[in-house]
Amino acid sequence: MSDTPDTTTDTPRPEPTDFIREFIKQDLAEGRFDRVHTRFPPEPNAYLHIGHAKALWIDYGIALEFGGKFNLRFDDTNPTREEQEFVDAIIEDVRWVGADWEDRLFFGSDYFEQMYEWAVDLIKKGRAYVCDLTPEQVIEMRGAPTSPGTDSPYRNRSARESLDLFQRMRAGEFEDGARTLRAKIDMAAPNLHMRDPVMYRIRHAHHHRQGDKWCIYPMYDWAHGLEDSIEGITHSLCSLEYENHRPLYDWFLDQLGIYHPRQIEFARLNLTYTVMSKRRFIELVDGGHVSGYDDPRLPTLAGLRRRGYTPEAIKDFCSRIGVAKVDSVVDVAMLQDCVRDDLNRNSHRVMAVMNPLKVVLVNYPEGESEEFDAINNPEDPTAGTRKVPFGREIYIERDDFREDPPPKYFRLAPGREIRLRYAYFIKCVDVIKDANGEVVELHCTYDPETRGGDAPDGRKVKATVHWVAAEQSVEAQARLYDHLFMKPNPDDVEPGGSFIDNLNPNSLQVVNCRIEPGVGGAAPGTRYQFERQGYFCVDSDSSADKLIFNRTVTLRDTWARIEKAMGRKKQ
RNA sequence: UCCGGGGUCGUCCAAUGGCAGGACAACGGCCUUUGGCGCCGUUGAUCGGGGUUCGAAUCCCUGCCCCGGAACCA
Repeated sequence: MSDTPDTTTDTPRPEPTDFIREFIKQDLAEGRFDRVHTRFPPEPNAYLHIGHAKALWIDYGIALEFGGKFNLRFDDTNPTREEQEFVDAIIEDVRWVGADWEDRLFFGSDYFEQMYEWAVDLIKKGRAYVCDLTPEQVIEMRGAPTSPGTDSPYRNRSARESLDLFQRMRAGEFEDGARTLRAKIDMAAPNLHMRDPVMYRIRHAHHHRQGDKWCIYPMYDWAHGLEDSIEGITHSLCSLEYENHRPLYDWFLDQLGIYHPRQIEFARLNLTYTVMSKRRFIELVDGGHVSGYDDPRLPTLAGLRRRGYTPEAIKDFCSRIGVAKVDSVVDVAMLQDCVRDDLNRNSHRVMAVMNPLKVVLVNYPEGESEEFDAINNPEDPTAGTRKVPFGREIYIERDDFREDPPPKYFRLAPGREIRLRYAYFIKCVDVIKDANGEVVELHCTYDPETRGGDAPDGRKVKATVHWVAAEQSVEAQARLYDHLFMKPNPDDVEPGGSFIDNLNPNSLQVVNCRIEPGVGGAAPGTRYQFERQGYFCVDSDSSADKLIFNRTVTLRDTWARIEKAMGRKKQ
């Protein structure tokens, strides 16, 4: 309809390319594969974090771009550490981010029978054997990076004997750890993973999905390639630490002579001012440093969701950071920029006062009130307007008044005139203090001629501040978050220290704010921009009689930067 | 020490033998009824040393540095 091009939704994004996509194009061109099929293979033993979102978005994004398929597969081969709770949480997170696995939700454990048959095949081929060594002996005989290992005395056991033993392992005849099935490769291989790796271990344990059906469980290296092969995955994308495992991935598939996907590794994501590992999350939660795995200060997807991050922002972030093989630490400012960018375009504005200072408009008629039209979203004309009530007594932000304003401070000060957004120009005529000399109230005059915010005589003010009516505003709790850690790298500690030492004591500040009445009853998850302050999201702890907001991210604050710079200059 | 990876602005990612570019950050300005958004600009990098080439971030040699690898974890 409009002849002005829409620049908000039509952001031209160059077709992403990276070494993985180049490999895939090459594979397609050379005929190694004639289609693309990826998978996201979390182990159901922890909550997903933004690093997983990166991997997920590489997997899913590539499938999408190449017109291929994408599977969600739980790599649940270790019964002693996996739980249904995590399966449910992960499914929720993956769906929230927006990856669509259609009808392809799989579990590695569903392939146990096929894996067993293939193991039997390998034994018969003389490429695997049952080993009676203890874990300690296995470690000792593996050798070291610089020295070869020594063959297990069971290495040349006959295929018939191994087969018999393996069947009895499955039947439950042996204790946990008594025997293993090992691949017969090369105990002198420079790659330690090739020194007769364990394929199966005995675990008399209940599996969250298989119950008590099995007492032998496959190891990752044995299982993963088989899972990929069974599902017809073309490109098995994983993180750098699996690079050393690739020869083994290939070896198993080659020995079996079955469909062979290609494994490609990329660097995992790190972010400044936070930590990104399950172990550390546990330490933070158990130590009471955060409220849980969905604490809005954590980079878990559950935490980010609760904080108010949008899936769009996370996806945008994932595409902005790209993919490579260098270990990288992305500035969390990049993530914040992504969410600001999304929320700026899509969230409704509202006025809320974090730290209220009462203002009495001494020339405003007592007992009167009126309403002003306020724009819901200047970035989106279709978002419309709303009414905001106004009266003789209002609150403004305490920080928007200075009795002794520093240079470049444009806001309210004695004798100075500013604009109340959408309302009137007001001028400060009196400052009321308590016995301690603290400012408790301001007396101002308003100019009725400036109704709506413009002066007929054309005079200008340098500042516009937000406000709420004293009577007709509602109270709410605001949880103001900052970086969880004080240092960009939380592991930057004194020798013997812990990342816990770098925790930011001010990462959460709880304040009672006053907010325009229209937001009363907003449902958890609802997002707003609190004008001049930041983006906020109704928390899940919120209820009808108690509104609670999480600050997703502050607005960019030029004044704060100026003030900080002046502070630096003084010192 | 052995094996496998990797070193480009402060950060992340491009440049695939042909003008080292973008984003974030920082800084300066314009605009503004959000000190927001937007717009304009500035600063700023090829790990070192040799070589090949008309021409090297890219190819070769060499040195240095960083990451990963010796669970019956994934």
